[in-house]
Amino acid sequence: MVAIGCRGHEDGRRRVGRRRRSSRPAQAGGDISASPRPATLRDVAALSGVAVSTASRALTRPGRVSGETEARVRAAAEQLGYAPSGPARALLSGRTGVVALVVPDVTNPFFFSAVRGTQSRLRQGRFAHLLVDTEESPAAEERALRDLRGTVDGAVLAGARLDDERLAHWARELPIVTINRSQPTDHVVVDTPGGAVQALQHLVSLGHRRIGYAGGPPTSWSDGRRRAALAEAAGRLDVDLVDLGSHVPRREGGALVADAVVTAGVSGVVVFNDLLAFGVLARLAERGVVVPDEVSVVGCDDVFGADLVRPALTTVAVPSERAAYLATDLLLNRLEGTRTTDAAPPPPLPTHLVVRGSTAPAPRP
Amino acid sequence: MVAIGCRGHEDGRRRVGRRRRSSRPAQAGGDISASPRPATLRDVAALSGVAVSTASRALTRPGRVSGETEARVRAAAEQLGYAPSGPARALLSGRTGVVALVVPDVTNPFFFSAVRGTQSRLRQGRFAHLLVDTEESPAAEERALRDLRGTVDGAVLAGARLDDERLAHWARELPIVTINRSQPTDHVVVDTPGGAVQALQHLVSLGHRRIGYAGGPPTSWSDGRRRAALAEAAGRLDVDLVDLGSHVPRREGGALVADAVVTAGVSGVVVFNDLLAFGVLARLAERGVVVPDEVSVVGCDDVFGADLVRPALTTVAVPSERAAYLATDLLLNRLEGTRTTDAAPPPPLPTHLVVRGSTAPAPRP
DNA sequence: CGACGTGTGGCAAACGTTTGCCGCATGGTT
DNA sequence: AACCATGCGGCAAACGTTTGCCACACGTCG
Repeated sequence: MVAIGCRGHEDGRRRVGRRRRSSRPAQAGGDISASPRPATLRDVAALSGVAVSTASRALTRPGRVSGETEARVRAAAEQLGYAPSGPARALLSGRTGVVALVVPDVTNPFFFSAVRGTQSRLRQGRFAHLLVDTEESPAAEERALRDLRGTVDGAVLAGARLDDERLAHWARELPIVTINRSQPTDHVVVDTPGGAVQALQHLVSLGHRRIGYAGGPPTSWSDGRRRAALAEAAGRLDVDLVDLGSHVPRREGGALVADAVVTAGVSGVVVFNDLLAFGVLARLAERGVVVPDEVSVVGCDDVFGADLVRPALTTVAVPSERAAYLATDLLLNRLEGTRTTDAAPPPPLPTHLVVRGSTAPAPRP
Repeated sequence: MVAIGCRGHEDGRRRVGRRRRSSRPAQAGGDISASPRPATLRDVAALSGVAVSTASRALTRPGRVSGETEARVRAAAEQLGYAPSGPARALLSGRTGVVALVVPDVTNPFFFSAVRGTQSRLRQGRFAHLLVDTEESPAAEERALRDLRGTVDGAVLAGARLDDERLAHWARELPIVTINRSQPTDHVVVDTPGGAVQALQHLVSLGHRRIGYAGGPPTSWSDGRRRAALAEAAGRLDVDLVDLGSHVPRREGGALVADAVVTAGVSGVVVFNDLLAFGVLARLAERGVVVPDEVSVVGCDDVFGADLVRPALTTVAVPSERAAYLATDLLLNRLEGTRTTDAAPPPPLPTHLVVRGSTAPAPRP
């Protein structure tokens, strides 16, 4: 059979390429649930006896068509189970109604909060939520960003692992808001350095004079800032701050930290991450070191589980869900033109120390 | 100014509607990073001196064009930072390359595993991952499904809250795979009833004769199946099984359960959910009831934190990440035509009891 | 030397929606 | 009665890509 010259079912236009999946419009009455092909606006228009453009307006421009027509079109749409095609809309408008959340590791409970915060703001804005895990790899992050552009209206980057230059580049390609990363783009930062200093002060007030800091990945922007703030505070408070190295922020990494704690002979330790801190607690218990009697441990993030572990973890509570919410809010405002890029960045979100059972007065030497 | 009759910049086609965002193609040389408009295939074609169709083929049909042309087009694409438009592709092909994961509550750590499993399979298939939270509401679930159709190639439903009839309806509208729900569609089920029975046997072997079951939401399919399995096993093992009611599967719900445990005078309890079990543990401790000496508690799911809490929770380990992986695998195979809908369903995934510190021999009365 | 196959590139339709412009009809105003 | 404003609906282009068909230019074989 030849495609050329064969007539369409109603408009007589020639069709090339893949044949229509079905040349009949979705059946008008009866069981619509078995319709193999989703109804299009054309079907709706045909059923209600108006032009496609009118059908479109009836559904999206309240008041633009007469009440009677609108009712007829709506009824037809309802009957056919019509839902507009996202891609078609996106193609024309350039907006997909989708926002991506890019995280380095979906496994980390910290990023669960990011998921929640983003999700809750996106729901309000009727946006859909694309989730991308870059597995801590800057290359994967960049690939994701490339593919995302055009598929997505904007992206929230939590814990971006890209270097500044590449990040700036992509921020020019699509709307980006970062969390915990100050950049030539919009961002929300959480004052974890302030929290770390609070943790240090807490330990000092308990009589600790020799305190360790167990850091996270070198690519983490927050880690660098915390190190600096801690060093400054340690100088001011006149205590010894011992660098316990960089660690993979997972429970497995904690064993190494625990051993370093013992070796370095510190009586208290501030740990990059609750996850890491859980590992520290487990390993110290294994080695027979009693927390908090012999060593005090402070975590960071106050993730799910911090109050479950025994002793319950003293930790810097980070409003991460709120941060993600705000970041998404910023992004959406920018997408809707409510906010311009050069508006003042929001102030850092405050953190606070939650004192639980893993810290206590320093042991008498 | 009039649009009609005004000539386009190169093809002489009339243009109506929104003016082109910029009539020049993205600049050929120099700083491409500042390009305000993403490069299209037309730009690539123009730069390499071929037709759009040829450019398309050069990039997607290896061997269809001469090697020399392909190289030229690839170079141009590279130079312009070209990335194909997802929506445009989707519109024509009917495939978006996106799969949705629909969960009732992103807050629940159990669903985090679903996120991970889905994510890891989707990555292999080069699919993107849309995350939808229905907040335990069947209505929201249905709305999501409606909007999803056309925007998404298929959906994985973990813990669907829709009734059978509606679910069957939507399964006809778009490819759906469910987790823990046997349906006239593809599905992966986890043998939690078997696990619950294991838990019961464990308690019985420890000497417990009066055992409670604290259930989850009535809309949960798994909950119903577990109840049945437990009732049967209790009869067979000749022990008293006490129904402790239906509960919201969160920590907050645990207080109620704990009180019911005390009131009902059971010495052991099987709880719908680890989350709920955490709440039970906390409340029992608050009331001065010692676990496991006075009451034994078994959870379900083995979520993050089950080994952190004290006493560590004895629980039914559920391979939820694997279940999500398999469900996604089923879906992708179906999308790629590797699998037909009427193929045999995979067998239930086995569960096993992880015995930790929250269970012990029944107290002597 | 002509017929034919093969390799390569172009034309233009099609996917489903939105929207600028135009035309028609109706009702109100001078 | 002629004119104008307004309301409503239709036409058709446009978004960016893919792809069936065709056209052209070779080279080879009879």
